[in-house]
Amino acid sequence: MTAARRLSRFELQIMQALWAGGPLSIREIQQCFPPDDRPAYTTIQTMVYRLEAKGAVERVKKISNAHIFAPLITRESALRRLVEEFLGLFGGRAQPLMAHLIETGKLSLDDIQEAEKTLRRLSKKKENS
Amino acid sequence: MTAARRLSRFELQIMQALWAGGPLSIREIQQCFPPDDRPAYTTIQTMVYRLEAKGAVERVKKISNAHIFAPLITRESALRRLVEEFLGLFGGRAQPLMAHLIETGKLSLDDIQEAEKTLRRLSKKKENS
DNA sequence: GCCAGTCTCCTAATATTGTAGTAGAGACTA
DNA sequence: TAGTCTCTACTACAATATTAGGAGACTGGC
Repeated sequence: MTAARRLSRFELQIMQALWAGGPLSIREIQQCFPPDDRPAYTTIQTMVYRLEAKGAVERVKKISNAHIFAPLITRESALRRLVEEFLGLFGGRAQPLMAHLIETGKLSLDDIQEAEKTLRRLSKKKENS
Repeated sequence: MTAARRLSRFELQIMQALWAGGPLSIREIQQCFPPDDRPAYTTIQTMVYRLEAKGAVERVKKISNAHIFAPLITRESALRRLVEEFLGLFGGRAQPLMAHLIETGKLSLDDIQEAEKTLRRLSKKKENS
């Protein structure tokens, strides 16, 4: 079960850093935050420890006296969880979300076409099963 | 500025009721929750008051001795805010989100095709401007 | 071996969110 | 108009999230 518990916004930001940058030390995670709004070292630390308690990250090694943390849950599973929740707030329907993504230019035509292809493939597979 | 502050999950659920059902009283909002997990009247009340303090709802009239509340921010602007935040956590890219929606069957082929049409129309408009 | 710097571990204040009780005002009904 | 019911306004408290300080261990250079 990769599920893990619900992660807070801030916790997700830290996971984000780990997903993007591979195993990192506390200091390195801190450096992922913009200089003008960077939490204190110990703030990050507390979060990472909490993530560790939740089973979302683990210590993989020690460089000098610094622990190096790596994500234990995948970006995908976190995304799944989030989307679930997110859609729940909007009646479970994804369509308005899509519409919004398009209107704000977050989705390109290529993205959509790619999606369509995937979808066709999936539905065909279902037919055959 | 329709922006308003960030809304919590529960606050959004209340907004959801208001967006869906038009101006409502506290009691009516409460009734929007499933009977088997319905917060106390005063719990809803507190939330609505907080939403009022945040400028997300306002009192539009009084029926008998009950206040009627209406949303001050649109569903769209709240959605925009949420999506922004949401995507921020995933590097601002919408594609992985799409992929997920498809895999979990949240998006139908119709949805996609509709989206594609919209997108084509939009991009054409842009060309001409 | 000592010093400066960095890191860990523990602790804790503060803010935000979720939850709800109570007192009393106002409204409806017999 | 007395009784009952509903709603408001205020208050309280627990849980969670955010933020960070301080003491002391460890490391690397001199």
